Amino acid sequence: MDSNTSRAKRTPLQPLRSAGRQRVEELLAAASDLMAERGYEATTMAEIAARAGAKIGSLYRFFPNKEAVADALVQRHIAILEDEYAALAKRAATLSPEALADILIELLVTLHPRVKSLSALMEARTDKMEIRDRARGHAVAGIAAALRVCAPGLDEALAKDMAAVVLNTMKVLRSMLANDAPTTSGAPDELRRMNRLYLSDRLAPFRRGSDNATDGKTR
Amino acid sequence: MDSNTSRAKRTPLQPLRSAGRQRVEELLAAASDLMAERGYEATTMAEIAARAGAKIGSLYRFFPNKEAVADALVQRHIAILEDEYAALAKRAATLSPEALADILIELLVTLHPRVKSLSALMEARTDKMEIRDRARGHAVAGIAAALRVCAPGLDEALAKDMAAVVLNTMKVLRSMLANDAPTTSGAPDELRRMNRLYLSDRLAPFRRGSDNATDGKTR
DNA sequence: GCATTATTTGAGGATGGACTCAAATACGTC
DNA sequence: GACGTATTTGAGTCCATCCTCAAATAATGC
Repeated sequence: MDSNTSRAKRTPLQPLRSAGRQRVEELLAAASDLMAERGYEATTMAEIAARAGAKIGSLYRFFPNKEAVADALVQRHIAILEDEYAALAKRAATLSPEALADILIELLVTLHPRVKSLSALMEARTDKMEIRDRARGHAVAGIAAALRVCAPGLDEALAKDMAAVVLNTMKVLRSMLANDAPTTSGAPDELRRMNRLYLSDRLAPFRRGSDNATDGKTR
Repeated sequence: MDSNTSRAKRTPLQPLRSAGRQRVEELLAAASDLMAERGYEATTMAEIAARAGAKIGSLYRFFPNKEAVADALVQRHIAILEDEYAALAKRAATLSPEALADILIELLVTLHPRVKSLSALMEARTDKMEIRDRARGHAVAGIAAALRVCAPGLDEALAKDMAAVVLNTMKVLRSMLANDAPTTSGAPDELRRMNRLYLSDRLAPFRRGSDNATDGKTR
């Protein structure tokens, strides 16, 4: 009966049939949407179940408590983000700084919903922050690696600092595209411009054949 | 007895003596701190009273409900932010783009706690978003005005787009300085550098005496 | 000092939301 | 079709938190 670890609150109870696995997917999707919309605290377990088309009992079959739902979401989002950033460096080899800047921007735009949900989850507990920091470290490392592939000879510490800057620039674009701000419709393009300008200026000294560093039109 | 407006939930009951006014200050300060730390939902009315050195009854004497506390805080923060941005344009007349960039950055760093508290409050209700948007509009308008003072002839729409970019850049620095990220200690400086680079590049064509646009050391 | 009014207090009422569990139902396998 | 197990259900418990209110206390004006 108590063959499970006695340290867990209860049995985690993972799904064993396809119906259960699908239910878990629906529940997590509903929880992700709701928590991204309203935040962790404001989202109720009953709401999560309702949006997933289930009853609250089903929710508690697969997740011992509300925190476990948040944990599952965090883990899931982190894993996907790590994959994306790990894949980034491989694409960076043949790119100009300007093209790399644009690709980085595009990447975070597509990752937007997931990151937003993640930051909403962080509201919940401080002890999850270290997980977020770990993910951030992966992102920074991935971007820094891409920068150094693009510009060999770039100092590693500087690459990380620059990666942190670019990462946050991407976050900004994300929030610009999220809020519909009618007064600043040209702002996203300005941001891209700033990003290109910055990477172009900082990577120019380290590029191969740096005779024409000011012109970035490689294709 | 019901001489007050019949549309309000109850009588707002503003303080009439100095003791009451001070209590309101203490209560709002406590609420601001707690909600910035833990978020709106996670902050309880009892906690607010306790941190202010009061009992829950006193809190409810001056605020009919929790939402009213949030409203008061939002209003207060917005007013101060509007003042700061309105004062900005007056300082911008004699500055170089690079110096303006640095001053803008410094400004948002000092405004950090207030903005953080504000965004925590926004978690509460969607209908407060329009207030936030209004504040954002003031900020963008203030920065855009400063840019045009610094660079006459700059198109107004472009100035607003650039202002939005700079505003968000300031937000980024804010979050960089908040989280202690040991791996990227040089990132804030890199961000300042990007900001200077961007403003310098974009404002150069519009500056008076634009013969030495690349050098920004005005003093 | 006395009357009046503002402020404080804290025990409860009401509500909502996290979580339980025993019984019913659907599914998979033989 | 029968059996065992996974899944579903939803009424019910518990408790934290929002909020009330009548009585106590402190401040102010005369």
